[in-house]
Amino acid sequence: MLDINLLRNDLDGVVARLAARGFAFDAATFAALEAERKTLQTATQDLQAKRNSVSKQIGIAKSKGEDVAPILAEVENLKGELAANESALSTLQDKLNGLLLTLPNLPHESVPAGDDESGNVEVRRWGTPRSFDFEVRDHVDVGAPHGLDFETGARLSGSRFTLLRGQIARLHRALAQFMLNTQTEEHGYTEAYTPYIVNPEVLYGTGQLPKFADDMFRVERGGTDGQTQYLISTSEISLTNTVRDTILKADELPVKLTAHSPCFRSEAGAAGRDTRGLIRQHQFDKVEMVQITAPEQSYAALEQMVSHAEAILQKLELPYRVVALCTGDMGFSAAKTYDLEVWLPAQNTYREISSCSNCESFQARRMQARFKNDAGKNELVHTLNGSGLAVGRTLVAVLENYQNADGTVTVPAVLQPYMGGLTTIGG
RNA sequence: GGAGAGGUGGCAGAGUGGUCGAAUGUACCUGACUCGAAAUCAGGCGUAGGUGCAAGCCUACCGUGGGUUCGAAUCCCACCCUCUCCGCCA
Repeated sequence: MLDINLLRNDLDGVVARLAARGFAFDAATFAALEAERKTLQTATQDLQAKRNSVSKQIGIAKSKGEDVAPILAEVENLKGELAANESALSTLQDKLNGLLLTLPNLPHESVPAGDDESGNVEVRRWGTPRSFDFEVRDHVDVGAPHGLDFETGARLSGSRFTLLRGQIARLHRALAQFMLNTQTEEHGYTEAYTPYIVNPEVLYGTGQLPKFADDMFRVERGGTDGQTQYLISTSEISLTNTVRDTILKADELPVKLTAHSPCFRSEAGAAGRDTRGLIRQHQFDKVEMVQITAPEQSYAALEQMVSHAEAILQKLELPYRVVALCTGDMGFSAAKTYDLEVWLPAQNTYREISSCSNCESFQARRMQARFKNDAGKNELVHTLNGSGLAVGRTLVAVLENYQNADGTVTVPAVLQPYMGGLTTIGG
């Protein structure tokens, strides 16, 4: 959520920066609502002040044993007017707040301008794509003989659900364990295990709600008619919200958390895209990194976090490139985002495998996550999140990049200890 | 699931429906005393919002949401959470 004071003081500037990311903000409507709010709030508070002082007089008069009937008659008139004002104000503030909740974050000044992914800027490349002396198969064909089973997944749960068994299932588990160990042991993240089902307000905190309800899976508890809850679409949600409604001490920052979790996405708007294979699933695993930092530290932390994600690909010896997303291609909550794209030989291209974002105070304001700064003031923290990495897509990259002519798959050296020493799948 | 207890400021802990945003203690900050510290004394010390150039003034907040009332931390209803015991379970 944007700082409403920024909207009040520099509405044109906000409109321009939102336009840079392709968001058309109806500034006139906002300005009108805000003007209305101002007069209504002032009037309401005046009435409240009047009621409070009269009520106080009643108390004093009663304690002196005086007749309070005349004062009661006076306050009686206030009652209806005040109630009408209060409810109108509350409606208006809900409206204003609802509007504010739909505004995306402002892009950082260092973000390249652009309308869509064609405006993204490659920052660096690592590794050289392997040259194959046989016809490259995609991960679906490579994985099928070893336990990558799309038919059974679909039979149980529909399309975009997959069953893994045997050595593929183990490789999948090995990848997650390897990533989690690297992030905790080498990069200083604290391991976390989080709820996968969360309350709606948590999703408001990180920005999935109210705008992206269609991307989520909703769940209802059997035997109750309680509130709807949601399956997390990333553990960024549960990890970042660990600091909601809290005031951290300055020396507690940065908070660095990581978790391995499943991610559930309805992929409502993705009909027909990436239908083959593991690339786009309703359920996939991810090792997520989250940092909660002081504002001055967040951009340095973003660079570090990208390097933490890169370390996984480097250890796996998978070629990749780092891309700075342009203003038009960034997610709702992000002020700046780097994507990591891994080389997929069957597609002959780089595909997204990690996304690292600095959300600045955007999520913190929604969550009311603050810290006591050096001046002793409560200040909003900055929040960052990044994949380190998406496990399913990493599995795709390993299967494709490490495939052999005879249909076997070489196990990357760093994963062999996690595979009981196995060096070749299907060997 | 059953029975009971409870949720008030950083923490502890008061609070007959009426100058209660909230006693008191403790922690913390500032000053005095001291060579310095401790102890002691004095003062300060919540969050959010509105308004104003500012000093300030005003509003809201005692788990959450409703309700009663001129007035609610206090009364009523619903919900959430915590603790104890029992049951059931992984």
